[in-house]
Amino acid sequence: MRSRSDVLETAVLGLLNESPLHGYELRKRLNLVLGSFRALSYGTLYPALKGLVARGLIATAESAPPPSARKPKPGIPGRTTKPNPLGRRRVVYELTPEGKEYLQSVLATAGPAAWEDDNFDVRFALFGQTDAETRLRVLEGRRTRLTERLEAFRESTAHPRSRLDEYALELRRFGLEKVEREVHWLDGLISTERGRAAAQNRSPQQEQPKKERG
Amino acid sequence: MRSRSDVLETAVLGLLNESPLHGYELRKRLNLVLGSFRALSYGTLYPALKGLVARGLIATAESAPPPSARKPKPGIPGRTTKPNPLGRRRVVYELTPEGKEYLQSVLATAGPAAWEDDNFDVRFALFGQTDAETRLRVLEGRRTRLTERLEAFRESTAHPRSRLDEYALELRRFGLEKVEREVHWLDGLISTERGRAAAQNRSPQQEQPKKERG
DNA sequence: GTTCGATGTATCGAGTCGATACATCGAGAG
DNA sequence: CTCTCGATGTATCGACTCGATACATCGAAC
Repeated sequence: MRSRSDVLETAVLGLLNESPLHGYELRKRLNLVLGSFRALSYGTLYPALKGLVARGLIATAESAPPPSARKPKPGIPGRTTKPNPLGRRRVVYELTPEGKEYLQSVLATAGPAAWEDDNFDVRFALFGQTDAETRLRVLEGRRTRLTERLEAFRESTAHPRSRLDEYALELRRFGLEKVEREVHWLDGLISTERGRAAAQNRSPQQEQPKKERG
Repeated sequence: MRSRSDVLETAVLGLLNESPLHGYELRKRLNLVLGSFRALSYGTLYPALKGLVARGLIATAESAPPPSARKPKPGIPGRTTKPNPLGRRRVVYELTPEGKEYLQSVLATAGPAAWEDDNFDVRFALFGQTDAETRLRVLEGRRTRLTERLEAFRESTAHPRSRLDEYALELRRFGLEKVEREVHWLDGLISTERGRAAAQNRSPQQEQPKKERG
């Protein structure tokens, strides 16, 4: 029943589904793609990888020396051939068939676990591996969640239990604006997705990704 | 050397400086004012309060029955006067002189500890207790920090080490937009603060808080 | 009258972070 | 040529935080 850890698992699985990776590279991509500048630490990543291995969703494929290595380094007899027996140590992870299956089942579900704050970013980043209907339902779920929040927010502002000073109020206002902005962003995405679905229904052939105006 | 905990300490001290509070109420206000809808848990709050007490920055002033109690409840002899010996148990915290002094010293510093992500919100919410010059320097520091981030961000987009798919890119774009939006927000605040400072220099009398346009 | 929800204090297990340790490699400085 | 430095790479530790939960009292509804 790990709730937050689920997000990380999904993210790892999603990245490994694109290509096998080792921990260091995995962390870099995780930080690049998700939580735009959040720093995921190894103290989080490695235990998560262990867990996934233990559950049989990913497997390790030891070593393979670094890509830019492999220089023949001609016959110096000293310590050239064996400075270490395995090149630079590397542990490459890849999805097992069970992992692929599990990932597909996760990506096919559209529920609260898909549109809560942290989860949403990960799920959205993996939309490329998600089918159109699920994409739409996740986007709509997220939108509903945010408007509920907006509602509660405005209500608590209407009935202030404790007066806030000028700056605290401004901070609150800016926070509200951020959420409104995300709702607007979602509106654009939803209408784009609907457009795609409609186009695909009319003529079920490959659609080139439509660009929405910024 | 607690780094994140410092934020919470400052927030607690700042709130208690306005009025003594008990834990439950403290948590509600913390969640209302700071991290717009973040949920600070008791598992965080109570240890922090303990620590502050241990360091002599706040003190407990036990009990005082709930505000809406105190109804005389005329002469029923039974259990009226003493249903429980201490009303509903409450632990009220208030700043000690040392705490006030410490808070002032914290609020007077404008350094990275003031404008990093989490810290900034707290410091901004306490701007009402911060002098004008420090306010300005914190805002400017925050702005510099964000533009640096923007820079690194754009650079990593210009030299993509790994190609991102359509959705991951859109997520990144939206993240970038959020940061740009905050920079713009800061620009407005900075110019407002400068205006106040200038007005105060010209005629050093009380200025009514100028309203910037939404 | 008793059940329910708000108020209130407090702790626990699981998960996360930031720092750090350790090791290899490439490249630049002296 | 050697030496150091920074990037790459795996891994763990302690301190901290969260979400859930336990426990208790009060007001009000039924």
